[in-house]
Amino acid sequence: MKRTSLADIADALGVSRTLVSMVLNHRGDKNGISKETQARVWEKAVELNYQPNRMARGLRLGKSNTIGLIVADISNSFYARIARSIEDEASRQGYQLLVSSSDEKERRETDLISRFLERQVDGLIIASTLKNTTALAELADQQVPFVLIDRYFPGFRTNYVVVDNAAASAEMVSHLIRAGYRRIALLSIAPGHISTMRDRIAGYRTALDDHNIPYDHDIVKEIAFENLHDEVKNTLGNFLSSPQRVDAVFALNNHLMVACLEALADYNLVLPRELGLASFDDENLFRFCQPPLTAISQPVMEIGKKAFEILILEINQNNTTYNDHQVVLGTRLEARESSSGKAKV
Amino acid sequence: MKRTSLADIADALGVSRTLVSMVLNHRGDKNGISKETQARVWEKAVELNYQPNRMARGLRLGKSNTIGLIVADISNSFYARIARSIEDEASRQGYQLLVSSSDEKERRETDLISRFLERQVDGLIIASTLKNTTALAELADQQVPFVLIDRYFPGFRTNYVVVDNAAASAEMVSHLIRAGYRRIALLSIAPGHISTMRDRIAGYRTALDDHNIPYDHDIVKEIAFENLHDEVKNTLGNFLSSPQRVDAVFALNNHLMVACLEALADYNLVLPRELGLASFDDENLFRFCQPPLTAISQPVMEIGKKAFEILILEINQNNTTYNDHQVVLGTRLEARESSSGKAKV
DNA sequence: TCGGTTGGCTAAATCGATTTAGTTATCTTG
DNA sequence: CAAGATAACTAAATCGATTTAGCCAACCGA
Repeated sequence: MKRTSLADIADALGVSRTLVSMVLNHRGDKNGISKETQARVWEKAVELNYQPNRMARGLRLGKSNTIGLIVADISNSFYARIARSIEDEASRQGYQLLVSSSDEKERRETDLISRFLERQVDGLIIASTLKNTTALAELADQQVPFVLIDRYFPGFRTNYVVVDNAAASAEMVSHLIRAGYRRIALLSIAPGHISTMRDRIAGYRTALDDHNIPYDHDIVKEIAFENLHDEVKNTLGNFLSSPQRVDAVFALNNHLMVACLEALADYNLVLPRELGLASFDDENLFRFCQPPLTAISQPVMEIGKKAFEILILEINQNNTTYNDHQVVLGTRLEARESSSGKAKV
Repeated sequence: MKRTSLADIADALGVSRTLVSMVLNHRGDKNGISKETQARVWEKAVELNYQPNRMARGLRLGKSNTIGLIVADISNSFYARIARSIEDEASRQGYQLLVSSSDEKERRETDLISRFLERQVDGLIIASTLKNTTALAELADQQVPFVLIDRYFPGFRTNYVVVDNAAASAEMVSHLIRAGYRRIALLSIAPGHISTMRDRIAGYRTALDDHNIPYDHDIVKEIAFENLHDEVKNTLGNFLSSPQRVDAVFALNNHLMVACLEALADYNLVLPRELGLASFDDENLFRFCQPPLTAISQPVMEIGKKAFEILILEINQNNTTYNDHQVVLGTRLEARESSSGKAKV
């Protein structure tokens, strides 16, 4: 059953498609269509259950009212929450969200960008896993509005909304050191060029330096996204069995933290006395874990909201001057028992 | 900077758009285009960085290669994981996913359906919050393929992929009863007509009956989605302060469980001895909570995968005979300490 | 040498909405 | 009453890809 088109309404009423289009776009008055005719059009539109075809509209207008979101993994609650906040803003303004996961694969991300462009998205929000910025530079060349979130490229001028990862990480590591931990292992996500990870590692080094603790490369490990659980398990095993046992682990994202908990289930360690634990990215349930888990809480909703705001600005001003919007948000350290120190519990 | 179109390639080569279209769709041989010309077309397409305009293509073909997903809240990890599994399948087949949250509001859901239809989605996957099936019947009338997930409508023949909520719930409640709990409170999500909630409540009653425990309506509460946390807090407060104190709480979804944990933080109860806890929907972190939380684990990935499989079947067979695919998946009871009974811990 | 086939290619219509550049009839005004 | 203004409306082009119907030249067999 073919859906009703403008032409159907026009034919039924014996008027032109032009007229129908004008009326339904609320430009009847402006174009001097009589009130009576306007009423007839509306009536018929309802009667025939007219639903405009947005592909046709989009084709003509060169606008899809769609934006694309690319994240590492939409099932990660960090990204899911961001997606939600973007959706809320977008929906308010008549935009819809195409969502995709890159799985931290560069190839997949560039593919997704292409697919989105073919679909004529009006803009992109990307938590990019790319190493170099060629694909993004192309976007800028093609005048496609986009905003990076979570991760950015220090040398490359784009819009972005990120948090101060280095500061947050340094704060956390200082916190751990003050609690008495000295050998603090770091687990990060591969690929290692992702700015968040680099900045968090940098913050870690800053904090160590501040406290005159030597940096030991052996306890800073990059975990592949693909089989995170096994790798964390092995890595943690090594950390704990080595003669110079680590006394704290700082997991650089929520998934790594969960993997740590899983791995630790095999050991009989008394937390936080025998091992301190901390995570980047807070989760609701961290508070209720045994022990409650210390984490850095990111302003997730604000990231999404802000990113969309910037994007819509770019979209609406047609001759884009990029590079204007670079937002760095703060974080909050949620100190809980898992990092409360090596003394008595 | 206008993007390259078919016509640009055709003009540059002095051939027709028809030819270019045929070649780029790999139908050059079939249409007897010389190998040489084909090569020239491909070359030029690469040179001009041609990206097909899918709105134009979609308009002509009446197909968008897009599917719409409507869930209650994409930031809920249950739905986020489903979304991910749908995305994986969809992406493999060249489809992209439009994602939206209904917030359990009927009005919002019907609006979203309309918006999706205007965008010419090829199909819909819906975790519906609707009370009556008129909107869905309209979809069927309009021959729009769709699959319900999580929730379905008993009297209404549609495709769906759900779990056996009644059985799972009964199993859980029996488990609680066997552990020694007698006054088991139930927290469900409003609106109360959602099939999952009804079925879970039904399963609860079945289990009570089986064990000759009277049903007490006062300890079965429906919580509004909007201010879940406050309502759970108040409700739990009443449950715990009443003379006939409840001795276990079964939260009918993951968010309710988290809200329970938050509310319980104010009390000094020894779990699971003084209060048993259980949840529908398992979360990774439930295992690591204090105490580890008993939950029903749903085959989330399978739900999404199966739903998309069915949808794509419907999409590909053009004269749809609906009602063929109704899948009920099993669940797994993850018994953990939070429900281990009133005896010693 | 004619009718038919094949190979290689194209003009124009189409999808549905928007927009440009009008048209026609009526009315106003000097 | 002619010139211009106004009100109410429309034909056709357009966005970009696909598809239908068909063109033209070369070649083949009888």
